[in-house]
Amino acid sequence: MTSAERRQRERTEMQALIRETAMRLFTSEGVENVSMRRLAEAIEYTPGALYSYYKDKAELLYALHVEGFAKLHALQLTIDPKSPPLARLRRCGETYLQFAFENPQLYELMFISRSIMPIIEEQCAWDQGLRTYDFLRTIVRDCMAAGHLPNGELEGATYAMWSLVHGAASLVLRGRCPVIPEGQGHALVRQAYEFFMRFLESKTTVGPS
Amino acid sequence: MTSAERRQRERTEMQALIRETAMRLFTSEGVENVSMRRLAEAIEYTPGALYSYYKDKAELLYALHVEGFAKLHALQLTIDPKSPPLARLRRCGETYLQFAFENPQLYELMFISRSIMPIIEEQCAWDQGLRTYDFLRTIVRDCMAAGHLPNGELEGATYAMWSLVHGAASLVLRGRCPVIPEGQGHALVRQAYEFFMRFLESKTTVGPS
DNA sequence: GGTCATCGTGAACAGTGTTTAATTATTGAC
DNA sequence: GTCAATAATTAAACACTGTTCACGATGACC
Repeated sequence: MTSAERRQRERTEMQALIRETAMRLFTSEGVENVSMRRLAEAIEYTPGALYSYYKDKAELLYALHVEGFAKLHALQLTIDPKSPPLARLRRCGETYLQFAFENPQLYELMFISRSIMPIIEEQCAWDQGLRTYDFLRTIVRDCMAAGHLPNGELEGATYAMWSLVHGAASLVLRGRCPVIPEGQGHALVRQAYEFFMRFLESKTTVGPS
Repeated sequence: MTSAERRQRERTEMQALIRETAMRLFTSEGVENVSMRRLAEAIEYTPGALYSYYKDKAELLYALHVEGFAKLHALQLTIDPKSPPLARLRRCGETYLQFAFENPQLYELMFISRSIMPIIEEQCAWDQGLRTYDFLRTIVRDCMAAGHLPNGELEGATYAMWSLVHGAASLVLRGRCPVIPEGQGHALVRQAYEFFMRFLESKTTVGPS
């Protein structure tokens, strides 16, 4: 059995090498500029070899997508669960934006790219995404309970919060910031988020359901 | 000269035919499933012929992008400029979302796709986008003046507003709605936007700069 | 040593955007 | 009407893309 084990180990190691190399190429040359051929060349193999480790390019991207969500969730877990709800909400958005700007290629895969969607729909593999989304929802619920947000429509409120940060990040990542000089998009995003959070913090709603 | 004029007219007519056919194919088969070959086949020409009317695929897409912004701006102009600022802000977001959902392929071109960015950066052709953005900014400014939003940081506030609706729309268009069954994303977006606007409408800030 | 499965290769297929030489069609002048 | 110039269109190619598959090599087990 020791030999079969080694083969298995080498397989997963090879998969890891492929993922790491792909991620490295993505960050240095952009997601859409990395082909299977270039990736194969980078690990000094033939393109065909890749397909015995990942059935698809989509499946490889999906694997990175999963790693990305793990990374994002780890970032979420740095938020002190004992801090006040509104402070947690603020930090939650901040970590999200931080993740987006530090890992733009990964962010693209996770929230913008359409290439991995077939796989997600096929095997209903939303677990990764749902976990981070649930994290946000819980915070929003706590904010409602604490009277910082009007009660009711928890799902809508959570989605609004997500929309705000995703919209802000993705517009910058896709270069849709006509107002801002160039590469100054981050500052505008921070300013927008700050504006929104300060508005929230300055109000306190005590509305019933 | 009458002949040269006719030639010119036929040229622009051909360009229009190309754009219309492209738009039709996009809406029926999705942006990324339409190649220059298929487009050429649809207008019963050879692929190469397209390149004497548009130098690039990017330039063709950019032409559609311009048309899209004209359409969006026309929609903005249906908003009554004499209605209260907050009502205008509400309508502004609603028309934006309406546009996104009624023209998903066009929306993709205008706010998500990266293929047209080279052209925009090259000739600094932000006029179209800036006009619709200025429209929003003016409304936000009026809302600040009327005390519905805290004063100061006009740019950040405008961008936050845009981020909210763009984020909400693009997450649905890219299929990132794990919570929602399928094709029900519009309802979630409407719910989120409604939540946000109601929160805004229930508060009135009278803060100084 | 012989058998067998796994792994990697190289070549191919179908598709993409794009260019270019050659061909066709159309125009304007005589 | 004929002929030269000009414009429009084509066919073929180039360099890519993701992907598949028969073949050969390599190592593991008996």
